[in-house]
Amino acid sequence: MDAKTQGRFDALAAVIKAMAHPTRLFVVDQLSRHERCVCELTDLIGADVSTVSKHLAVLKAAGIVASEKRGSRIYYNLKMPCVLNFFGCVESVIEAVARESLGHVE
Amino acid sequence: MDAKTQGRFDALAAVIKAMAHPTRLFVVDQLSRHERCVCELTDLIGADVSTVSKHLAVLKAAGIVASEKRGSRIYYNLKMPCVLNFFGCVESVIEAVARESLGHVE
DNA sequence: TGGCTATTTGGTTATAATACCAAATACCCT
DNA sequence: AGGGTATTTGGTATTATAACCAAATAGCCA
Repeated sequence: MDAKTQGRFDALAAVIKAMAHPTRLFVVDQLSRHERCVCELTDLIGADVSTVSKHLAVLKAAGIVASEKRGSRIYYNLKMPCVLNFFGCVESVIEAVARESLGHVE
Repeated sequence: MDAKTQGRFDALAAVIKAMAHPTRLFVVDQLSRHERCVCELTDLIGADVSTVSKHLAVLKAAGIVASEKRGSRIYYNLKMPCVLNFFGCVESVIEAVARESLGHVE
């Protein structure tokens, strides 16, 4: 694999890896509805605030979300709305796997 | 987060995590063109065969690819063609980040 | 059978990711 | 200023990933 190709897939993987965690996917899903501050997300997720903050930092570093400070709160919003289509794509795979493991009478 | 929601995002994350590696994304990209045997992929990637085999096992366990044995070779094919749309989505984010870090004159 | 080629599996080591707690920082309000 | 809330950062222990080599397994063919 040449260097250019390698670079392309490194960059792709970096973004996808940033999404590859249940909590971060939940955040993306929430933010697709409307922006949320850290405290709201923390309540919804039910983990330590510091944990949520670090997940948000990962998403932000990848360019998936952005943050805006208003008052004493920091609101996060989704910069990658196209990701939602992908959820359906992934869920179709999950369903296919589930079907396979059950009946499997192709 | 309730148990059902947690389960949904755990499943989503499992599939996405399986893709979150440059080599595995490269494999997905290759297989989107046509099936490939392990030896072909190994040549294209330029890593140890055992490394490639393990990456393929990860993709297969997630339901992203399937394999078929023909002769002494095992051919892998993509079970998730919809993933390709997602590459464009991710690349748009990468470009946006690149633009930000350069000019940034919004 | 014996020897190829193709692929997977086991073992090991190095690196990265994640969670929590504690502490630092920032901002608002009285 | 001082207290309270919101958020990030540092530290640490645990767990997960990933790469390579070596060895095991499977199938083909002469």
